[in-house]
Amino acid sequence: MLQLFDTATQKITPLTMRDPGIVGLYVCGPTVYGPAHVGHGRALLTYDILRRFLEYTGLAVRHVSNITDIDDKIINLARAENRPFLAVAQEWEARWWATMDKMGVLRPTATPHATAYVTEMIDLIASLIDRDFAYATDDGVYLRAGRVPHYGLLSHQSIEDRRAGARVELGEHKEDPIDFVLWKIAKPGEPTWPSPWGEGRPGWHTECVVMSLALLGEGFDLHGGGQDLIFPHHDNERAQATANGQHFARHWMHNGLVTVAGEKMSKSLNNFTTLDELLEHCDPRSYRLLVARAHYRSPLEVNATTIESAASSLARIDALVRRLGEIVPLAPSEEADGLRQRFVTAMENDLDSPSAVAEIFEAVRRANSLSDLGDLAAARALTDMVQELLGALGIEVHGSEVVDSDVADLVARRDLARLDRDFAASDLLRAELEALGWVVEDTPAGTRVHR
RNA sequence: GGCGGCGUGGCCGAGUGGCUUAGGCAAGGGCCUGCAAAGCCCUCUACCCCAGUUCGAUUCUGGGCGCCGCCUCCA
Repeated sequence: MLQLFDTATQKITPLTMRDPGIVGLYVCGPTVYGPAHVGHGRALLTYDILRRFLEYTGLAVRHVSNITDIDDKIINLARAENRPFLAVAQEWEARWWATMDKMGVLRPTATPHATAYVTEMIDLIASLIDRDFAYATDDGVYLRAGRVPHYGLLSHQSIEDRRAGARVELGEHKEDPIDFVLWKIAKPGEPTWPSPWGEGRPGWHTECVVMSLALLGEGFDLHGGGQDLIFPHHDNERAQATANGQHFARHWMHNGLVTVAGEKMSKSLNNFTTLDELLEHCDPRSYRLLVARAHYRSPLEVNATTIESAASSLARIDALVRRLGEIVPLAPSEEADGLRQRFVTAMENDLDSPSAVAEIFEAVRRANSLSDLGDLAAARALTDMVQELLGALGIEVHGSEVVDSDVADLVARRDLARLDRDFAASDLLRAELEALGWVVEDTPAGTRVHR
């Protein structure tokens, strides 16, 4: 059974399922007003790997991830571009999915939009007011955070400490600095929805409460996001559900952030690389491997060196499959079963993908070694398992590539030249192939080329 | 200041109270190859500092130094 570090208890505990065999997973999705960057990519890949692994072990995953399509940033951008906020949101959402497709990230099973749940959010806020956990002022509705049992459960910050550091924006009329906004009364020119407290729009945290409970139900299994969401976002989500007397997520996980030269990559620091930029010169599998090679809770250094390192190690796997992919597959071997067991054991230990990946590379070396010794059947069995396990991480291995007839012709001519031991001609043909961007490998089966 | 976390070899990055050569990348040597490529073998640079616990600590405890994240929008 999968054990995961729970942010609330700060302990590694079994991920128990409310409904046996089905994992209900809610991951906070993007506010759509700009390009997805490498930091988003890490989070998305982390949860994609989690989901694929759960499915690999035979579980069904209900994976809900929201799209925040109403927000100050979106409004500001829409104003700057002089178009409706929804046009901004829809454009960037489309780009978001296009990038995720390129990254090989599976679509969540549901992607609710905040604007589609405003009515439900108003109902929740009204209920919170009824329960005396929220109050309306002339600028909005606020949650009495100090009344919520265990407020700060996830950030492990006491209410007193939180109060000492809290800020109040100009124009906010709160009872207590730590209270947070549930409904914002609209300023002129802002998009609005009608509500009992005046025309306005929901605050940031409410949508995730409403949508996770609507789609996954009370006491759903797992709630995730980046570590930078622990406070205020997730503490404030939990506060609302708790104040409303509802069981919320039973387990919380948070992925570590991407760093650049040791500093957090973020929009506000403006040190980010977008995923689209990354993918211009990087195989999406390389970034996925880089992510999987680090533990999900650790910071991850992303730069040209670490990406190239991942790309090189990926090439090693592709080479193995080129070498053994054409041999007739055989029944699974004991050695391959052992590999799978070690892989699963590693992954079940708080998603220890670095150790799981290390097992895979150990098997790659072993398979090459077996192949060198001539035990092709054993090598092939291991190679098949390597491919299967990489598949569980979402990495598809590239074996032999299809070549066009011109290239095939050069390859055939080179084989003939080598058969005649005409090495001068053979080297010229290799140079021609290399000039076309192919890497040439001589094998017992003849010349083989790959990109 | 409060809270959370981290300091491992050239780089990335796991792990453990006493042989893990973790793994990957890079580097050097060898084998293989017509030459390459791929592969295999070998080598190298480690556990921030200081005390303590212990037969023994990189791993446990305490202190110090340094770093990162959150406390404000953020994956």
